[in-house]
Amino acid sequence: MPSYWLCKTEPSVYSIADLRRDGVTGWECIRNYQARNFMRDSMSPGDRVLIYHSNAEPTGVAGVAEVVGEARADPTQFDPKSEYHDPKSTRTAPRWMMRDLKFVECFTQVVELEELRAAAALQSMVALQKGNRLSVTPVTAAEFAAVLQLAKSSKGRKR
DNA sequence: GCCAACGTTGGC
DNA sequence: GCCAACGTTGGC
Repeated sequence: MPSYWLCKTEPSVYSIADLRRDGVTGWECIRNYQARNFMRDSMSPGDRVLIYHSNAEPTGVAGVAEVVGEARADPTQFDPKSEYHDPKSTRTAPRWMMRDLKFVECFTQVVELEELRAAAALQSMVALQKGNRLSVTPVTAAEFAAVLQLAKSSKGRKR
């Protein structure tokens, strides 16, 4: 049974279009222990991931990716020039782990935050809870299906 | 740019 | 272990 996730990204930094271009990318620069634990311990190859554009116009779910391979060390933690360099991390015991994500689908139109909040099926979705700032959150199978439905339905489109 | 709602750090 | 100060996230 695959699990489902939502990963946030700022599209001005890395968007669903960038993922489509790259095919597969290391989901780098996560520096929150809870998000790291989800990626390191709870994700499995084949899990589906909603790609969420934050700090964007529009903000919302822009497409779908898939987890490929096992967790591996985030290379940016070892790069002294990176703003994500972590001098306390070592290669033998890396602190920050990430997954590789593979492009699956780019929605024809972003399912906007307002639509997500209005959907009855998404009232309990972790990423939408008040005050939640985690960039990696679990999604139920039903919530995942509901977002895909919004992406495909006419209700999910403008005009 | 503002600011609410977090998470992290460090003194004690 | 407490908690004030500070930093970050992310919608608006």
